[in-house]
Amino acid sequence: MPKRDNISMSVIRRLPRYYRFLRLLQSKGVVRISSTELSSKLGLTASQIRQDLNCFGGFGQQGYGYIVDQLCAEIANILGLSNCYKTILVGAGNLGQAIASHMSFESEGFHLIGIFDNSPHKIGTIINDHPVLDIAGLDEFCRKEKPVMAVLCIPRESVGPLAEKLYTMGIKNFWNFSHYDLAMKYPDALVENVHLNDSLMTLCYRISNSGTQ
Amino acid sequence: MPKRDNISMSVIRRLPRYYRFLRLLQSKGVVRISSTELSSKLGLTASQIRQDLNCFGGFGQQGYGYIVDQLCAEIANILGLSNCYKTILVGAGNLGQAIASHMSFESEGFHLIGIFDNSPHKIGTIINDHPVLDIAGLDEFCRKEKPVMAVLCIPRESVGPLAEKLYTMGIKNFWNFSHYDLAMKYPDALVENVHLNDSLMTLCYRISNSGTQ
DNA sequence: TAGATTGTTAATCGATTAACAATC
DNA sequence: TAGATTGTTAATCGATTAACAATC
Repeated sequence: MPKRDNISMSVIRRLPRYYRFLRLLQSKGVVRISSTELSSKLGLTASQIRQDLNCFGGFGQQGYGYIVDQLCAEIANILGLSNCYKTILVGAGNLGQAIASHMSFESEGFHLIGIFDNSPHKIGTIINDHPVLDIAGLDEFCRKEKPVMAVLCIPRESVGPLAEKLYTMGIKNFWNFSHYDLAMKYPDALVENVHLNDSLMTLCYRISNSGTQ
Repeated sequence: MPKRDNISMSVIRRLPRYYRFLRLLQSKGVVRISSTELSSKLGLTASQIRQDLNCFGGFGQQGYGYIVDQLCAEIANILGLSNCYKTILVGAGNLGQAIASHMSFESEGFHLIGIFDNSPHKIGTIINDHPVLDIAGLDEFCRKEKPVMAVLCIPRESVGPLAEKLYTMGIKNFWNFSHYDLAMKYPDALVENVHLNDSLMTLCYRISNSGTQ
């Protein structure tokens, strides 16, 4: 892997979109594509796409463009999608179930190895072949299985002590659906937040301030 | 409402975070806060916070800071959280159920008035007091209720024709959980995407390129 | 070869940070 | 009044776009 020094988050966040679109082209049997075509389909500039890709290396051919299969593979590689990071999910509520199913199907980069909850109603139920385990057994499970990532689908109030436990068990990577501010608490942890409510509020702002009401 | 010309998305996306934190302070009975305190708690610069807030007006008092209650109310107002935009949700799968529950509880800015699905298994079931309705009755429902926003929790393949229908029924605002590119298809629509898979891939990249693991 | 399109450098634009005068 | 902190202007930094030489 070449270059890849300190790529900006702006670039990184565009990569999955490129990847998705290229997969779509692939499935349609498209063989090559130019940055100009890509840009018009994605609503970006050709310059930006070339700039982005060249953060990681020159994947195109001058005068020809990019080979879809190859570029797709390169981006998958850049994103690290062939990894199988051992992952646990905590919180088997509606959202947890949705995420667990999602990760069971499309396990690109991650492998879900355990789902935990503290509710007797949930423990023992099956979500996509995974039995929901008792959170009481978390320590032992972690010592044995050494997961590297945790998905947090529990309410804000419950995150504090749980995160502390996970962190001391060596889990430093989090996909966080709660509003608990993990990144501030653990500066060396890697936190990807999904704040659904923030997203909704942003939409609310935009609707409120758009001509159409 | 003052100024508010063309506020950048960077600013808008920080507002919900401010709002959340201020609500937290409020619940703790904190009366005033300075931009410096705020900035250290949120991991931003004081300058940025003042700059952001002053896009909408001067809410602080020189030499004193910001009154928590007041600033909170101002941001709620800016975000338009007192609205009750009539909203429908399509797709009562795991994710749809999670979102529906979420929107039923925290209905800031939106009011969920109908949940739709096409599966006989789902139709008639109850999600947080809302019966899941047959998608076949969507047209009539829309004519009668005039929803202004639609949450799309259906797979990519199903979005095309559905979005077309919603759009022609006058719905121009979408909270889109699918990978269908609505914004490109309907340039005048207001689309807020939540791409969970993109978020996960981004995390995968970051883990793969971090010192740990 | 001529045409097309990349990779890359330079120019522009926008967002963040710093500084400080205004003022509570 | 003196101290603190805002609102706002100016400086810096980073990201996007434009341009074009390299080259397939």
